[in-house]
Amino acid sequence: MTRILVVDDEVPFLRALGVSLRARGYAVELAKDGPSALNLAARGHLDVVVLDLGLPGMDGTDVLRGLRAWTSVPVIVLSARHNEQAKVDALDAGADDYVTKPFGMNELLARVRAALRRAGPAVEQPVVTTGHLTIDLASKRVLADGRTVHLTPTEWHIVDLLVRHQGKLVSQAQLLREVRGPAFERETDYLRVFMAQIRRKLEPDPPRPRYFVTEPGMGYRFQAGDQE
Amino acid sequence: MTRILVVDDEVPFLRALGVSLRARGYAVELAKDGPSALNLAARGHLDVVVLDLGLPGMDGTDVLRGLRAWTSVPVIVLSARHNEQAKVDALDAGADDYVTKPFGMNELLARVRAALRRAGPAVEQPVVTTGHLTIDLASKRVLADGRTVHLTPTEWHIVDLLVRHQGKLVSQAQLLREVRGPAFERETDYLRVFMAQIRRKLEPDPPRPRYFVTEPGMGYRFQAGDQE
DNA sequence: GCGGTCCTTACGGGCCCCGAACGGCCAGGA
DNA sequence: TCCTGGCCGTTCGGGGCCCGTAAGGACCGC
Repeated sequence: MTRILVVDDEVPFLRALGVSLRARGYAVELAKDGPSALNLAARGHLDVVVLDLGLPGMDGTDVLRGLRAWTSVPVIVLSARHNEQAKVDALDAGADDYVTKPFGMNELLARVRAALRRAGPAVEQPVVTTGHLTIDLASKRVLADGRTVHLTPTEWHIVDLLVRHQGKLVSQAQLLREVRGPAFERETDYLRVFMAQIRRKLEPDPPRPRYFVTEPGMGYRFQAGDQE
Repeated sequence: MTRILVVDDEVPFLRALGVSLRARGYAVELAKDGPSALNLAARGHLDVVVLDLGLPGMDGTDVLRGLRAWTSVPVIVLSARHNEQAKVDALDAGADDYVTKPFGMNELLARVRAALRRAGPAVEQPVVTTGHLTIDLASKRVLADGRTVHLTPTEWHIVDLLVRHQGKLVSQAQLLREVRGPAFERETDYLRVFMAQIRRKLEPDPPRPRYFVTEPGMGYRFQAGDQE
């Protein structure tokens, strides 16, 4: 499910956006100030953020910077200011798009679709197969020795990340950041439990992992090839 | 060099854009109709396309579709039409951004920067190969004589540093500072142990190092291939 | 209230870091 | 020639960190 975070201090407007987006089948989180927006973002994976710049208290650009410190999630900035310099500042601070109020709901939805489209097929490698495993990233299905295996959302999230970076080493910090949020980078206990669970489900010989290997002190790696 | 294609039928406007972009250090191609735009795009790699929708003859959205048939290069659409449906159509046809005329040059430049930033900074050469060694900095993986070699975090840290500065001398102080912290710059005993370990794992003839050479009293150096 | 999922905690074991000690090489001096 | 001191390479062992695993509690859906 595609998750979208909407940040705006005008509650009616916020609710209207939430309704429109949910009607399109997105999972929507709402926040009406900066700190709670960052909190929600830290809580788990997001696919798009829609961010109003005119927030009371914490400025919208500060929220943007707070996000950019650890994630590259697409951010669409909303603002009543038509001032060119404001646009330049927001875009250079890491915004992906800048829409001036008032705007049409259809335009915003189209820009959300554009942001999702860009992020999605960036790494287009829907199916990965090894001797024992078949992992279909698009349809979120995994076969081990021909039998379909059920993965919980968190397990899938980790597998997805590792498989997308196949061959490369992914640090525990990065995995934790993506799966649980930046506040949990150090909680490596958490990861070990899930890696064990994943291996129990997917590895032919869980105590001696062949595909989901760990590099002590550094991170984890998914290797598809059969090379030693 | 970053290459940008600008497509517009109003020649003065086209020239003005070209000048501004070139002044920023981009390599700019100009086209004033659809067919020549597609031709130029097919001719070689582009990093961004700036596309006016109001072209005579071939419509701008057709150019967009022509591009999207084979490339995912970022496209920023320009248009005099404020009509919302036009924006939605262009974005859904694959545009990455939609800017209505008139617009400020600085805004366009900021949107170009945003598009380039999204596409990802051109990843530099992360793989170094010599006669016996293959060192993949991105994957954190090392092959010696075709076999993958396991490096501990500290060993990898040192190898990474030396390979990134390949050919250049890296002082013991710098290595120690990076690996253990600034308080340990003098503890050269420490380094010798790790260099020995690294050579034992990676050098074809550890007592006579070929790649990880020491410069007595100064530091260490990684030299790829072509020794002597 | 029940199954599934998430998260925490505890424990045993293996490996990594790191200090220390020793030997080799070289240059300089008595 | 022998000694000495500086710098380097190598080996070894202990302490501590990191990892895998199991068990159980918390939370949320149906």
